[in-house]
Amino acid sequence: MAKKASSPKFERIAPDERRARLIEASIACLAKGGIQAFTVDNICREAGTSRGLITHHFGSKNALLAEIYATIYGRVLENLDRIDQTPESLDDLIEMIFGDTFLSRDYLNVWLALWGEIVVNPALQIEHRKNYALYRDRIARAISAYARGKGITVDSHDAATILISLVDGLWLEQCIDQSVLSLVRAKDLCRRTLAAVLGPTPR
Amino acid sequence: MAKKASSPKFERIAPDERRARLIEASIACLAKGGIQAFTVDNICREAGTSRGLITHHFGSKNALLAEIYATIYGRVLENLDRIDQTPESLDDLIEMIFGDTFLSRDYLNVWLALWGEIVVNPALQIEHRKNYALYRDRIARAISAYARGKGITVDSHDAATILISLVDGLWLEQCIDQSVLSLVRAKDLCRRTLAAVLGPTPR
DNA sequence: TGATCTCCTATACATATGTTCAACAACGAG
DNA sequence: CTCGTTGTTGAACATATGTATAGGAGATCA
Repeated sequence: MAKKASSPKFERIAPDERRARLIEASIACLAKGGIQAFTVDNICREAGTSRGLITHHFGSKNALLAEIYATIYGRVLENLDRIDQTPESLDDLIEMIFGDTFLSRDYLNVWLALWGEIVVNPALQIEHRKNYALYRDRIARAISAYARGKGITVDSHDAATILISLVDGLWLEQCIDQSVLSLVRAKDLCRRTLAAVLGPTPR
Repeated sequence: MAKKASSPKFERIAPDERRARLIEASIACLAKGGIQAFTVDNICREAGTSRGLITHHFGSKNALLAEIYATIYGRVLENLDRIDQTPESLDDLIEMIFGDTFLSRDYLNVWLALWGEIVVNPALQIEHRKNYALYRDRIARAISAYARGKGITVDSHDAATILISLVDGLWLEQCIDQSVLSLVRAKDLCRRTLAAVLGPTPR
């Protein structure tokens, strides 16, 4: 007797894997249409599941959002760790920040949505505080390493805060309207500003 | 015979005035809850009107959003014009930008919502391009005036782009989490960066 | 005073939304 | 093969949402 010929009606996978897929689908939705596109229908259609799964795996849509933030920032930090610890040039340093996957134009809406939620959602606020501190320390260490190599003395903590803010601002404006500020020019302005802040290389 | 004793059931005002009130109410809603709170119900409750008026006066909710952007940016430029044209110190220059009403923490959600819409909405894109150009020119002129007074030569166009981006980034991070970056420190970092970019005062 | 113009309200309507829940079915244990 | 666990579905539900529209009412002018 032949086995059942019909294919399974759905895929049954491990909870962690399903959660990961839903998070991925959510990020795709946020990227496409911001927080307005972050709806149960959209996410589940994108993930190829039925609508009940978000509640089942995350409890609520809001809980899912908190996990998304943790996932994205986690990935940003992970990317940073993969890169050479001591940048040889300012361009290396800038590329280290600008080069991140999540600083692509595609993710503008994701960041805007998440930033908006941090202020409102205490869980996200805590997550942000933790991750931002890690991120800044990471950048500060890179600046320190670069400066040490060049014989420059600098408050790497301050410099990191400046650099991160500058990158955020330049990135934002370049995303919003490329005709007003291109990515190439944004990086160039960033490099020149950073050079000025770090001061001249001695001798 | 006494005139009708009952108070009017509604206030009938000039269309322009009503439109202005609806725009004001919309900004309040956006400020409170971002684009998610930008709903017909919310706006009309805030404005104290019934729900039909948005369609009546603006045609659609999206058309209203475009007018909001024009209104806000118009007010930013207007504020800028009220200020002394030639800043005497870097602090003056920075206060000129940071001091704007709409760079208050209350408006974070408004800007995030609008930025997210610019990418999607062509009408907003055009509006943004026009207003950003005006804004940058205005800042560039202020930098020029300051530099001329100090005998510094600088590409005011580049400097303005840098300054605006830096302010945006610092403001954003200070809004999102004040415990990570206070407004006072943000201004200080901005001043020091700007000083470095403009270079030393000659003689 | 009364005619008229629109401004305004309130309801209706179709669709969208987040969550709940009962039933189904895939998969592993025995 | 049989059974139990539990991941999964799909429909139900109450509420929210944007827009259309019919009718009411304030203001203005004669």
